[in-house]
Amino acid sequence: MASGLTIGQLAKAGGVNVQTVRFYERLHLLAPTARKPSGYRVYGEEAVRRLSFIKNAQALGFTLREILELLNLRVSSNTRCGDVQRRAEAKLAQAGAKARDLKALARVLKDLIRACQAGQPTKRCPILKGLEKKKEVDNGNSKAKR
Amino acid sequence: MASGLTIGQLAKAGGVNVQTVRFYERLHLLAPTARKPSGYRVYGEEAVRRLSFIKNAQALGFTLREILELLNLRVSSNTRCGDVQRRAEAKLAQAGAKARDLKALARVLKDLIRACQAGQPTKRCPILKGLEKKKEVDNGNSKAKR
DNA sequence: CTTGACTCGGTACCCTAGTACAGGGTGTAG
DNA sequence: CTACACCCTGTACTAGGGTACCGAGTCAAG
Repeated sequence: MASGLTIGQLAKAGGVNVQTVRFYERLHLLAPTARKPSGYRVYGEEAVRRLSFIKNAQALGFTLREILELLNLRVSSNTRCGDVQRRAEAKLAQAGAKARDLKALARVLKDLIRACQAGQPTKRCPILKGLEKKKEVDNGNSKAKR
Repeated sequence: MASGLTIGQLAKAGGVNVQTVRFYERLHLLAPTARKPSGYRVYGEEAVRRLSFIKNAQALGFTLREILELLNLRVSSNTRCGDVQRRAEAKLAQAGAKARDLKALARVLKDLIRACQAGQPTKRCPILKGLEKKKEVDNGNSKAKR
């Protein structure tokens, strides 16, 4: 029996709060399947999955705008899975680049800690060494100029 | 001959715009080495590296506040070693946590991509399906509420 | 000297992802 | 009938990270 969740139940199920659900609705990420005569929103089980999708995709580094695109890809039957795959691969590449940079930073921090123990003063900020190469990552990071 | 860059030259070199440089100055991330009598800011080469560092660290997910902390890490006569060491270790832990998150993220993305045979209609795209799953990623994700 | 590009400081505004609050209506248990 | 939890819309606010615009001063080429 098609459950029919209230916004509060949906929010709880999704681990977000009520205003967030309404906020997502404004962004067209999530809509109620119906309204009660009172105006109360009514959600089906699918909404829970959708909300879950949003949270998961967000955790993977997608912005809400990108998530909307992903969700819409699903609906439009003429797009192929490859499209989604490409997006996922782009995120994967970004993640890889970040991981490499983090490693470099970690190395520098370790050096710094070692230098510290040896009591060697480092006059200039040594942290700069780790990450100062310009660009290179070409972080196609979704902020590409609006 | 200590170059001496104007704010505009620095901004261009760093790929940001002039207001951003001033904005960073307000946050104590970046200061001119001097001022001309006219009040014009003058920057040295180090500023370029610093700016570059900021951009890179930002791409790694550090906030400007955290970046300021990173930049202030240095061993000098008046900062006691233990202090620096503690902060460096904290940042190192932070970097490690980020790296772990990224790895988990990359794993999920890889799995999804592997499962995805491009060419399927998006209705059955395993990536999209995968994102619907409840939790599971359990991203202990470094956004833990500040 | 004039013109155009650049700079100054200050204030105001934008986007993202939410969160809070106000003033009201609804639903249900006692 | 009265509480009380829940829901409604709408607006305002937050934090983080910038951008934009303003009137006014500066600098270099022609």
